[in-house]
Amino acid sequence: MPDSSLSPLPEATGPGRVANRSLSVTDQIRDAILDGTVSAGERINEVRFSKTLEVSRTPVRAALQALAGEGLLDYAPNRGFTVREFPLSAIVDAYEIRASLEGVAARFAAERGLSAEERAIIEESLVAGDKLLARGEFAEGDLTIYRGINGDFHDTLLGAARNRMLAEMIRICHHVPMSSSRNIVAFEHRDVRRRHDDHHRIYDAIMAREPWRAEVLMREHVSGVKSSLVKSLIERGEQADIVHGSAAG
Amino acid sequence: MPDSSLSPLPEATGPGRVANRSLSVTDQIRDAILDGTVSAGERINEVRFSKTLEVSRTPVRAALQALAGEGLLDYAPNRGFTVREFPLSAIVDAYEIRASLEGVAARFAAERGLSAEERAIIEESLVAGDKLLARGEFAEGDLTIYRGINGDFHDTLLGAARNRMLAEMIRICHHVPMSSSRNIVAFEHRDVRRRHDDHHRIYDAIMAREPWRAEVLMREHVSGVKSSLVKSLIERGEQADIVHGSAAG
DNA sequence: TCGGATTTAATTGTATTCACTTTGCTGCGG
DNA sequence: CCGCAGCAAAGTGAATACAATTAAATCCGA
Repeated sequence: MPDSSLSPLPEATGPGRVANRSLSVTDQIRDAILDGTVSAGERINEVRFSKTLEVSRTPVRAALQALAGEGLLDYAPNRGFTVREFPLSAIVDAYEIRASLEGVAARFAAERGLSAEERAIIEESLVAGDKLLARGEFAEGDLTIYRGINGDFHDTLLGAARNRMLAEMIRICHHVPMSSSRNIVAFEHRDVRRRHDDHHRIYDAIMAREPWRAEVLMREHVSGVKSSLVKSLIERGEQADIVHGSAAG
Repeated sequence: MPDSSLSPLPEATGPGRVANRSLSVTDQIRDAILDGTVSAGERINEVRFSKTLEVSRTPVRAALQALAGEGLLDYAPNRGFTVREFPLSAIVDAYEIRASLEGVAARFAAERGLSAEERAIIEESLVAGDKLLARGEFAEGDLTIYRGINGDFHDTLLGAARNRMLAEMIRICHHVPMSSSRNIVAFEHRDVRRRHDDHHRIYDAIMAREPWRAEVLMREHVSGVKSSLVKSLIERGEQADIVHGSAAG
């Protein structure tokens, strides 16, 4: 099967122009993995990809190595790269790890303090969320909007932690297939309301300069997302017995 | 200056034979970074490395990309790779992150349980540590031995967590320059005694299947190493004011 | 017909070459 | 003396060619 939906470069990509082919190819292959165009466990053929993307093997190999560094691919010498499989247990674990890491990030942010810009962005995200949730139910597309609001909140806080390693690790957690924020789609208004309230409390703790409280709250917050996911998966009847530990948190 | 102490391959490396040049080169460059042969902030010249290591640029580039994935190098398009700098604050933060991650690992281990082998290795590490510490003071080389014991304990527990992403992230924390276990060298007998007692308690919590207790204990344990490091750095008069937050933990 | 060794194709690893970008220098003009 | 334009050198990015390894298929021999 000749990888469908994997098109060549759309030429010089807009104003934020593309730096080089390797990076562009990296993004394309990553997307292909995350949206399932190439399936898990599959072995990646370098020449096939280079033909599909209309580049040589060199940038393809660079991209594959980068993606292996991100944990999306496995590498075996002389046998190339394979798409890593993420069983449900690994996905749930990724939430747990992210909860812990974002907790640390919240603590750091509370210790280090926020810039004026950061405060502005977060406060705007809180207001926007309140407004969106005020009606008591979602209209079409509201969840997509909230996803942006949610992203602003978390990204800004992460930036305020002022630690790159932490940011990169959390980013990796986000890139675990299924674990990304797009899954919020499945959630109820009540769940989102509750999580947005979490945001308020976390921000309060940070502004009050209470690092450990901020950490605990953030941790519980992210862990709550995990619980919601597990719950919704169970309700959908998927095999959830793979999940270790106490799913209820 | 033509990179000293960076020698070409010593040919087919023993029984665990080298898979390919890229991996070998990766190890060599990583070592060169960690032991300071190439200094922090320095920009890496691909052709120079390829000449020194007597390989083409191709495996060198592969190695550099891999090391960038590990967070040891920075990459900028069309400007190549530079050795990433780790200010003291980043090193201290790395301990904090590791404390959090290893805490999660301990919790997972307590939830999932240990195999017979794992129990054996850990119990042996505990006994060996007790024996080594019984005399009340260290002989020459004892600290090196204890470093091995310490490694066995942590590595085995990490394996018992049965999560690869977690393992990789903790490994990255260990590879932060200065943050590696080799720095234990500076510590007193009393500190090591205390930390070995931590190991006992952590193992107890895990065997008692008390996940959260295991997590808290492990976290405090690793955090204690950080505190010792910070303390010893302050005593040595190094500029420790870079450190954010409460160093005492 | 099955097992195994050998050969052949496919795929990855490495080297080399060429193209493009960046950077530093040189010289001209102000 | 300073600044800027253009040019030259160095370095990275990508493509192609070649080598080595692995996987598959074929061809025996029992």
